[in-house]
Amino acid sequence: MATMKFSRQREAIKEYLSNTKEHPTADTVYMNIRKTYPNISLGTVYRNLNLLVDQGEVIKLNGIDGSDHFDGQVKPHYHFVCNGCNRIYDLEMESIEHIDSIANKNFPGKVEGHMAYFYGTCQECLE
Amino acid sequence: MATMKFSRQREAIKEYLSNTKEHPTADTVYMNIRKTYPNISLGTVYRNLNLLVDQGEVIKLNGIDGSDHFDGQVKPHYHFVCNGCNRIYDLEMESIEHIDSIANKNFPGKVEGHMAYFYGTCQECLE
DNA sequence: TTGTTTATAATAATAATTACTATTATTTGA
DNA sequence: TCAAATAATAGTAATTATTATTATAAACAA
Repeated sequence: MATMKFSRQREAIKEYLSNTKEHPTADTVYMNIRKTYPNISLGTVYRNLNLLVDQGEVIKLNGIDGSDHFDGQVKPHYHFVCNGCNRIYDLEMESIEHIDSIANKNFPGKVEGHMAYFYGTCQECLE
Repeated sequence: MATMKFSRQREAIKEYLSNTKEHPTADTVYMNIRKTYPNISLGTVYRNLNLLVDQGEVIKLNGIDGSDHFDGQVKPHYHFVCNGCNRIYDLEMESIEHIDSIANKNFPGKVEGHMAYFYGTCQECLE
């Protein structure tokens, strides 16, 4: 039944993600973990990122640009993408869950949720 | 200044998209246009889809799955993705533009818009 | 009709991600 | 403690979606 075994590489990835506010791509994770594990392979990074996502320890963000981004903060929250610097910020805000009921009103099926992110210009790029 | 020249392939793509309620990928467009233009190449499809998007005649949807999808309906609207059949439906609904102001409240930058889609189970898959 | 220029088909290249495989690390339990 | 069992790894190849290249063909203006 494929019991999961400990791996120091996976731990390092998890720890790296929980300590950064950036929302790195697999490749960026790879570059950073290499500082500690110079021989880690990109495939290992991808596989572990997906394992962590499956376990709910990490969130995968897609649809923002060509690559998937990963977020170590798993508490539900939204994201803001800056059109200037392309950085992704966490966005704590009051719930907008009600948009699901709005959508449900005019749709002949069952709306169960939504995916959303905001975009604009971040503080730093405004200055 | 690169004036755009007429092309029957581009016209066929535009017409195909304006007559379907599906939200096909470039590859699906390719398969369909081949019925009329058996020699059309996938590169031509991609180039014209992007040209049409640039001209505002077609909308590109990304972040739904691994591939870009194209929509011939350009009037602003939302989309619903069925978790059962993976089809993408148009979703006419009242405005939820106010979520941008909600996001703005707690973000130290300028929120200019959002990207969102809904998911759940479509009528057909519920039955 | 001819000359100029854009568009095309065919193909190659790129980028992101997943699959494969021989070797290594982790774990179990005698 | 050690050895067998098995999951994880590094390295590499393969895949998928998309964009770039280029010689030829189609569109169009004079």
